Amino acid sequence: MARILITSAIPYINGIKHLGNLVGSQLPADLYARFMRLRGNEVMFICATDEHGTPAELAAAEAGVPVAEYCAEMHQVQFRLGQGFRLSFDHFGRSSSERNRRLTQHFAGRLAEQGLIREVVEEQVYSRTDSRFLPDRYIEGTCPACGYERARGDQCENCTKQLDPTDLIDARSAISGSSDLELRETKHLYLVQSAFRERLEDWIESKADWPVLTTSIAKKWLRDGDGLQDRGITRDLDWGVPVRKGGEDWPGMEGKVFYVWFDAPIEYIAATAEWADENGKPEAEWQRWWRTDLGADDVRYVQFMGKDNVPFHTLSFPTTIMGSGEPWKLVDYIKSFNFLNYDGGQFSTSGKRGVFMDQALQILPPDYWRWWLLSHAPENSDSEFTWENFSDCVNKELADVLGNFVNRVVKFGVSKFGAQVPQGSEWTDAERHCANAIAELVADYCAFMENIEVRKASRALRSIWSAGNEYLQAAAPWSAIKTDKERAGAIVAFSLNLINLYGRISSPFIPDASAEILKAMNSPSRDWPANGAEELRVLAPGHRFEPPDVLFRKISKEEVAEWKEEFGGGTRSESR
RNA sequence: GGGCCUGUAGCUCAAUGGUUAGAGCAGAGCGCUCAUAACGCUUUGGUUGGGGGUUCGAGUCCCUCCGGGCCUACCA
Repeated sequence: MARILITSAIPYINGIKHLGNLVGSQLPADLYARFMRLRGNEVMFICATDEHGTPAELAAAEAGVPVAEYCAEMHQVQFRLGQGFRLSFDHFGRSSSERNRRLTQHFAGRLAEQGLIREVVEEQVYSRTDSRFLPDRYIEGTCPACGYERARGDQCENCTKQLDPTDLIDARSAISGSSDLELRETKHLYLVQSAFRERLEDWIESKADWPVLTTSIAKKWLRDGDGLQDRGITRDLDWGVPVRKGGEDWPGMEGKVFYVWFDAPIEYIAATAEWADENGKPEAEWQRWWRTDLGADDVRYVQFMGKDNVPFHTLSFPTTIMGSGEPWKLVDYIKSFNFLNYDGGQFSTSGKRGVFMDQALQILPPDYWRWWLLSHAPENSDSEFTWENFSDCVNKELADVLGNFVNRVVKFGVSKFGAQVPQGSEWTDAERHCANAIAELVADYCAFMENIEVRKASRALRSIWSAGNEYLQAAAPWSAIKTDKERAGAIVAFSLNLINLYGRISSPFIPDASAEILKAMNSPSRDWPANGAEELRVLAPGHRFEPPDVLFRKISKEEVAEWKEEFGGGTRSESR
């Protein structure tokens, strides 16, 4: 039994996430966590909300509530939606927790002791009207290059030219519109990542089995221009982890907080500590996942994230870990994803374009979404959601191939033999052939899941479901029943066992349907079927079951048309 | 501008440089009647974005052009 630590990139607090966000980290992480548990491994699956930063403050202001209150509410909303999608986190924490506050300050203190923090005095734009420093992209003005009037302080969206806020003509605050801006001096802490350039590069180079997407982004940052740059890890904000050097004040940094990207990954660790606190467990229980000197040396740590998160997880966070000089667990494998697009454009939070987690659950149960999203996970390139494709796949694969198989077997069996596994004659070549085919496919499925090849795993699983229909069609119990009731009984018994097997192996993708199947079958085991062909005899003659309802309903053409209209959104403007 | 990814059947996607480029869906034909008009079998679809090169052999490697996407360090 292995020990697997799994973290999903933590979703930002600022609103409900869309399906693209979901499939980029939380959902595949859940798939992997469920599979690893099913295989009998000890799993710690951690996620949280990422609560600090300017957008959180602005969203709270817009909602007219204090930011702490806003975050507490949104955390609950995201927590419930996660439950709605059956995300099986061991703990869903908050980056604003006391645990994270202390741990973030601890890491900063350690890094300072190791000489890996330097102080930099720089000039930043301050808005007197808003009484706050403005991040570059919260400053708007006219682009000096192309004349576009709504260029941002970091880049002009129209001509893509990179800008400095001072380049803008008629610069103004994107928050209030005020042009009462000035440059003010402010001091910030920088993480000296440059000192780790070589060590990081050797580390990345050693990860030949990582997705190209992960390593290519990391290498780009390591080698681009003058190489890896130091990164500012503090901000002039109210909402965040106050800058402290471990337990002590940090002279000159009063009133400042750590940058969200410094404290967010630390929350992976802190959330595990929150898990221990919440469950009344001692420190050692979470430390054995994270401290290689306290038991974590045999842990395999796997991270899931969208490609936009890769630089922070391959460079900044490892620098924090390595630079602390303490034996914290470093990630072993980083699975990264491209983006999911929506019907020819991008999902857009601001443009209300696409399907969001709450809306998705309002129209269909979670298994439908999980199946489609995971079987179309953007592993090699951006992928695209269309309602036609979604309904075709759900109808064909879930309702027809799996759901209808269960239904046809159960209906036939119950009408001829009652709600129990019939007594039948011995297996014939048909059963042996099917059992062999299934065994091979299950091995494929297992290998794909081990390697986190999500789409390929979904195809293998689909093939396993399909094998049941092939068998049933060839065995034709509806013919056998006319001449040889024992033979028909054997076919039904074998088919019921197939259903039971499906229930046991499908739960990582479709946990609800799996649970329904196992409940209906009165399944004696929910474990991974490890005993080969014998697993297709575990429901013995006389074993009683309760015919399940139809597992998956079909999506109608009318619904597709309606939803397409409803979720189309007005524009194709971008935004995450 | 620079870098990375990507382009394969109508659609979604596979193919350690190695037989005749394969699956699923959609389409066509046949079969079946237990089932949610479901299932099974057979089958039509390809100048692998264009052009050039390396090689005994290229979807795969190199060059070039075209299209799509992402990143580019103060959104997270």
